[in-house]
Amino acid sequence: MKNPQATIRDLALKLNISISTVSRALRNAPDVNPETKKAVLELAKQLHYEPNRVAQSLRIKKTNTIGVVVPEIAMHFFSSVISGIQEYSAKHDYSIMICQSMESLRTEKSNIHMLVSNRVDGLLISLSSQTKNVEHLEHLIAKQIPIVLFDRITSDLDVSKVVVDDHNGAFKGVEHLIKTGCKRIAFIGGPDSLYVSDQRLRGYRDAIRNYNIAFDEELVIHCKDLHTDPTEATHKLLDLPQRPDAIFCMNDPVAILAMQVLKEKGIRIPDEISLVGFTNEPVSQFIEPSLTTIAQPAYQMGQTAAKLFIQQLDNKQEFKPITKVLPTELIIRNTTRKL
Amino acid sequence: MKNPQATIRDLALKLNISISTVSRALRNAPDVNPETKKAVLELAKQLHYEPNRVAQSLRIKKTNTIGVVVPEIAMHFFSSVISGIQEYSAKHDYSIMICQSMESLRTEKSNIHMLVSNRVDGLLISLSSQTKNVEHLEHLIAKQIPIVLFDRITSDLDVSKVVVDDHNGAFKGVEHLIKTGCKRIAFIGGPDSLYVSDQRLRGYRDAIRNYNIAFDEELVIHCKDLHTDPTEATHKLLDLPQRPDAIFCMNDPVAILAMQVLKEKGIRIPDEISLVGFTNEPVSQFIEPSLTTIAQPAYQMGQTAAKLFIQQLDNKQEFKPITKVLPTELIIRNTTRKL
DNA sequence: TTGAAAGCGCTAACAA
DNA sequence: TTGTTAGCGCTTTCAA
Repeated sequence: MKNPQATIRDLALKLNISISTVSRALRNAPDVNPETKKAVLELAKQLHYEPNRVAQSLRIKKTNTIGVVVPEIAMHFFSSVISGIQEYSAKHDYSIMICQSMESLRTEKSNIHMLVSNRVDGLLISLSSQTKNVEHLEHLIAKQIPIVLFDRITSDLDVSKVVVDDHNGAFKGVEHLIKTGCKRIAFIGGPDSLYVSDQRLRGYRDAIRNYNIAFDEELVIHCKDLHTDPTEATHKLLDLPQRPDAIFCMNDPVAILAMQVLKEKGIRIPDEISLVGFTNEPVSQFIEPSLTTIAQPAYQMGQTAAKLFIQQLDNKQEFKPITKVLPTELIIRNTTRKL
Repeated sequence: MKNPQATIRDLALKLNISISTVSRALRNAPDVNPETKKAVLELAKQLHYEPNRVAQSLRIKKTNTIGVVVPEIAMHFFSSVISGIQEYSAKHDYSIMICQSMESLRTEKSNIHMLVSNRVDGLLISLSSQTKNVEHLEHLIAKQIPIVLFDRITSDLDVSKVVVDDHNGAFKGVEHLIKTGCKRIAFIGGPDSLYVSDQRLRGYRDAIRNYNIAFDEELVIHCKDLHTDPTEATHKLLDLPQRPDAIFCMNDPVAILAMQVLKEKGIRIPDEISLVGFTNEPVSQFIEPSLTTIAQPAYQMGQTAAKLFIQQLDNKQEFKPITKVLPTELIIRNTTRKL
């Protein structure tokens, strides 16, 4: 019965040479006899030798593994980001370890512990909506563990970040509502602490101010739980003495919940109330009426985050955190009126 | 300047005890003085000690990491499966490393190499549509590396598997078409080698045979590329001298492509042609008309695969491969006629 | 209850 | 060009 996994020692023994020579041959070192190298590589192939990265990692103190933490893997936006991270990383010989915080700070912390214990070379994180305080990340930075934040970022940390232009995206969305004749535009978002929600709200405010529409506190609703609360939020808006004639939603799932309420109530979209979402999830082009929304380049965000991260590793000395802002795009569909 | 990461040696030095005692204390071994243990745990916390799993793994020859290979992370079905795997694994102290084959055998192989080099404790795999030959997996089995296949499985490997009841799901879908009055039902699927496509085709055939409808070769189309080919396939079906009055599609994305063609041609759904999909992706409930489809418990499939895998690791000796078949559910919506 | 020591598989000085 | 050796951080046997 043969060994489950051959080691360089097995190769060395069979070839009657030293393990360091085998090591050199495998790593394509310059100072090794071509014939020796050939023999080693041949035997390695024959025995289905696979280098033990665990041992390598321990020795060179680098795992070539990136830890990734997202709120929810199954959200289309995040799975697209992950896809981008994975593809870029694989190309550069990095593996990725993935965790989901499920929007819980507690789980986020335990994810990070697990990843640090696994000695990932650093972390790519999109914060949970519960995360207001980032002490747990400051510890990492003190330990010199590289971090890149994406999408759900915080200004409290001096690290590289990748975001889309949330402010401008929201601005464009609200501007489109105004240009198509809406005058009383509501906003449904998440908690203040959620970076993307806050930025989009700012974009909303700046857009209405820019077009001389008074800001009305009543028209802005923050949801704690974005999976459920927007339904109630929509009802609340409809019960207002002065109904809004448009709702700008912080993302597509929120917009879809709002749309369901409007449909139930028999309110015509976009004539009575217009609707704009954010993200451009696949659903939004197929729903009836199809959703006007702001597209975010999710896949590209993943690629960019991985790229920034690997660059940081390659330039440990002269590294300066940078923030990449990716462009958004207004996708006009049928939940907004024609110009 | 302090060490980026404390080791048990650091703890031992500071406490003036041996590293083996520290190790024991940290692992909650029975034979260690409670006071010593307390001191160790306190100092560990104070120094933000994180055990080095790389070193542990090398020593105990177990990484507590599961390798996962899926065709495409960003497909909703797979990201849901991954979510299930991740959650179950994390609960049992396993990390997961994720790769995507992008439906390429070559990439699938290189993914597997990477994961094996990282000495994952085993693999959870959903095969690429290109994978007809599974030699690369037989090598792993020879090396005693545990494998669990899910969804895209093969009968050529004697390992544990998790699938949904594709045959029965397809049967139910086609049966529903027949019961709602369809008589000439087409099938659009993937390559024969793709397990799920093949099973669903069998379900289709058995259903029409069961209801005494003759099988017509013309009505069955296999697509190489499921992202693009179904459009052409639909056109082909429409150009048939005798048009079908229903199309059973091997999954929802295919059904959506078919629907687009039907809409362009102004064909009424479901009156002229009915449509049934498979998977129940989120899109299918929102598209107009909403898609009748077969729901697959993706998240549960992930949980089950992870569970089977961990059970296998825990029972190495007396392990026997088993296949779990999860139930499907017919979701009746508006692309099929009323009963 | 504790410590000394070997060794997991690999890399990288250093020596030959 | 090759070999010897130490050691990455940990677990575990054996002895004290």
